[in-house]
Amino acid sequence: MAEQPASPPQHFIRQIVAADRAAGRHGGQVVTRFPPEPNGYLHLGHAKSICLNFGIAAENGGRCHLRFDDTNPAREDPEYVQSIQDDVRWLGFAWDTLRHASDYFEVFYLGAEKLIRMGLAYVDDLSAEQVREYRGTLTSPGRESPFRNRGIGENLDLFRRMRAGEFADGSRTLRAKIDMAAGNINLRDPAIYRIRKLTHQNTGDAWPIYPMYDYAHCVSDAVEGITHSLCTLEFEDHRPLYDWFLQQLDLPGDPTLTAPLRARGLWLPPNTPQQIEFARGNISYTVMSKRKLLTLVQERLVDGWDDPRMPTLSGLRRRGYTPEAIRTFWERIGISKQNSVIDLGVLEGCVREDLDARAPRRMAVLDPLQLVITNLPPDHGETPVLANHPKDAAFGTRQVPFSARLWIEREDFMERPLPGFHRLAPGGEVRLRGVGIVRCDEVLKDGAGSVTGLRGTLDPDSRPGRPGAERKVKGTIHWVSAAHAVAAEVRLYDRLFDVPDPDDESDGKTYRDHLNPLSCRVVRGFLEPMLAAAAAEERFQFERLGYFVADRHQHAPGKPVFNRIVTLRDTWTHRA
RNA sequence: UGGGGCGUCGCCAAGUGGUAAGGCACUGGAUUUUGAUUCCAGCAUUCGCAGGUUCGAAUCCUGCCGCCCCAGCCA
Repeated sequence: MAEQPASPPQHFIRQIVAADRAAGRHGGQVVTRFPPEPNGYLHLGHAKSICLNFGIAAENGGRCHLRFDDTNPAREDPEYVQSIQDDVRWLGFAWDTLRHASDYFEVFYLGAEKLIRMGLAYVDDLSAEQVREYRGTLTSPGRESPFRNRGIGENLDLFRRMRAGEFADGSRTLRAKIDMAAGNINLRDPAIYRIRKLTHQNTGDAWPIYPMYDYAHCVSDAVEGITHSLCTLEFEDHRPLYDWFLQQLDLPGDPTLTAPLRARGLWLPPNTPQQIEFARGNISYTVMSKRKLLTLVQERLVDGWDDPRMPTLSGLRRRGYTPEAIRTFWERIGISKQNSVIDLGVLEGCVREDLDARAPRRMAVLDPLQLVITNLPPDHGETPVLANHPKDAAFGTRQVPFSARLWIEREDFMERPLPGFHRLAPGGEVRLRGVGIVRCDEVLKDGAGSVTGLRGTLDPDSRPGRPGAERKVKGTIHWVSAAHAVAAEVRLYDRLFDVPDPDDESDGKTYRDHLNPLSCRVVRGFLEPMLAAAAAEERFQFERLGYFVADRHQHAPGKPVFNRIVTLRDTWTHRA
């Protein structure tokens, strides 16, 4: 049978790139970039862009650069540039070239002087408030600045003095001279440079002026030879500006502009890239804005950027998500220009799918109820052999100590079973995984009537190897031998917010009002002994409970700490 | 009263004039010593609405409606 090769869906960006290659545009090359500003940790939304940019490059035999967009030293921090590199690598991508926009400060400066000489940029003395007034509104045109028609010589002199640090912060800007009446507000003489006497993480105090995004970004793309500059929808309005700067500057045709890069060994063949916008991917029950994530961290609403409930990549990593699951997730979602909110369940489905195939099975009891098997001697001991994976023999087997006194999950017993309940009930039978069929004979209670333990008998004929082992019972439950159990801290994580759209403030409430109080429940559980030796970040399926990971930071052999990654799919509790 | 986008199943998303892909979710049923997994089947006479063009329209035209983004010396 001719299986269709699983070719990735042809979303519109892949189509554009394929068409460009077919037409020989950009010399048939594909060069992309992931350009984060180092002002926060990477999150799932960034992962979409990372997968897209690195993916498109890889699929087309091209390259993808990592570029830090560090043009605003007021907000940026080296802590973030380190974490971003760690996260991109962890996600599974390797950049071709690592750059900073600050590597191009000389180029930006030369380009700005060129615009001035072309009569396309001017130094404006208007204050920020005045600029705002002159800009007009969405529906009414702006007015030209009184400084708009200064001579080229005066502009050049003033700009050089800005660069020399002669003027106070905010006292002047360099602006592009485009059209104060443009319907697109980005074209109403946008700022190119502002004065900010701040120490920059890379360039120190060398520059008292810093370029604006619209100018720096397109030039950075051009000097790196980027062919397809992929960004999110809100930059659609900026594309005319992107194109305008590049057309005026003509970086491929003007070697003087990139001369500083030759001198520093950073030169690459310049190109005139094409900006293409796609929609961000929002996910239900979470927030993705850097501002809100920062607030959660700063106000200690979560336990740092890598809190396992955070949608940051470091948070997901600590939660136990695999890079593969995250990549599968975004591939499954696709790329379009439609604003959307993706069901959190899709993400969860991706980790389950990945972990089902790769996580060894173990047993752990998180809400213990004691079961004593009365037809076994109190000192009975044996070590049944259990498969580490039900479908993959390559995972091998392990020995799990078993005795007459067990912990089982409290939830696996119902004194008055609901119709359809398949587990243990007074007088009922259930299979103990790998051991045999046990019948509940007696329910022990305390003075208040709460169940404190169970007593039962194990059907000797149902033990492994006996003919009766094949006997069918409705349910199979997991267990841990009380005498051998290892106590552990287990964190049961759930969604951070209890409403699908925490960003929605139409009811007067904000995301802070919707924090889920049950997003992290810490319990003491009992593990089968092997688990005590787990390595940090090792993942397991605790049978019938879900997937768990040994905490990256706090787990230690002898002091096990596990995080619940995600529960198993459950078709029973929903209908019960 | 401006400019730029977007409206296809509960959630994503293909489709670009020839008679609605796929995934997730969901619902049946089979297998199962995880109520998991796996398997098999079902799941849009209809593409925001209304007209029009055409033998034929989700795709073209016209007009409405709805949602998102833009008035930082942020990115």
